[in-house]
Amino acid sequence: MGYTIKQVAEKTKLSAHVLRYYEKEGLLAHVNRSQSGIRHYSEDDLEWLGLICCLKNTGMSIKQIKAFVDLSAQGKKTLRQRCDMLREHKCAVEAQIQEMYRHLDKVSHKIAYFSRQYEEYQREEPRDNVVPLRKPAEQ
Amino acid sequence: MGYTIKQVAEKTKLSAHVLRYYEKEGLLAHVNRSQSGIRHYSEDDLEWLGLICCLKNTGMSIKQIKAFVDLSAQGKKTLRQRCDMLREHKCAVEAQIQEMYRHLDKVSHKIAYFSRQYEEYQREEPRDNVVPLRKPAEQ
DNA sequence: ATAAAACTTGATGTTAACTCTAAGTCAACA
DNA sequence: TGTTGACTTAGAGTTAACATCAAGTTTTAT
Repeated sequence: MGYTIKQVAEKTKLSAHVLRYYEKEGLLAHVNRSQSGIRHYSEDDLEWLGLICCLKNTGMSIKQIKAFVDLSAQGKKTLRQRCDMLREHKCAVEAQIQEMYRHLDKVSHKIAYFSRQYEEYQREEPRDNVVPLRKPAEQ
Repeated sequence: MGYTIKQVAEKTKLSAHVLRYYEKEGLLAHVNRSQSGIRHYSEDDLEWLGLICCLKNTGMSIKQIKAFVDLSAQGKKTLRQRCDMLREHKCAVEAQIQEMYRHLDKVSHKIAYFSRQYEEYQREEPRDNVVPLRKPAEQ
């Protein structure tokens, strides 16, 4: 029973390479093997991968995820620590999103600026398109 | 006149290393030099660096920024293309933010789950904290 | 005038997170 | 039964974006 690495790759959108890599890095412990050494992932493994992807997708580094995994391996006594870790991570992600908005705002301003430039240019001389090379400072 | 690399580093929050690196990579052309070869950044250069930082901060790769810079060097005839590029980038960033929210949502669920686990654990046996090692699958 | 601080270059080193290769073993089907 | 395709490993290679180093030159301050 269980899923092959290929099936898990499809489900998780990770490549088989990456699945092995994560396992080697200790993000995923004790994946069952057939007597010939072939991996058979359990539902629990899939659940666990779900959490890993979740953390990875929000920008947590492999190293930090490893730290989280190591805490988990120590059992329930680290539940508090793990909660704290996740909450802290959530705050970081929220802050990141807020910063993204600020940067995005700047991009919007730049777009407006370039749009005005473009329209002006079009009104100017719709045919005479070739302009001598200049340093990129017409910002 | 103009700013030294150190002053620009302070203003832009980039290191002097990075400023040279960006110049070498072609993100910033024709920085003026003293007769002895020392860089003197102009206001235009600073403006231009502002745009570069803006793109970088929203996750555009150096390579893509380079493409943008190369277009700029070709003059006004590429204004349209540059506008399109920025708009496309803006969309990408917005999409990225939306995805972040979705992932964040998952993190929140995980936090709720772990919090419940933790409270249960606390009610259970507040003294008996040591639990045998288990595979990290109590998720 | 001289010592310290800042600048220069080219080249090599680092880190994260994969990604690929080689060389072999195993499983499924015609 | 053979051959194709999936799986295994260890280890090397890749990419982006810097960071560091060495060795020299220039500027600034005392």
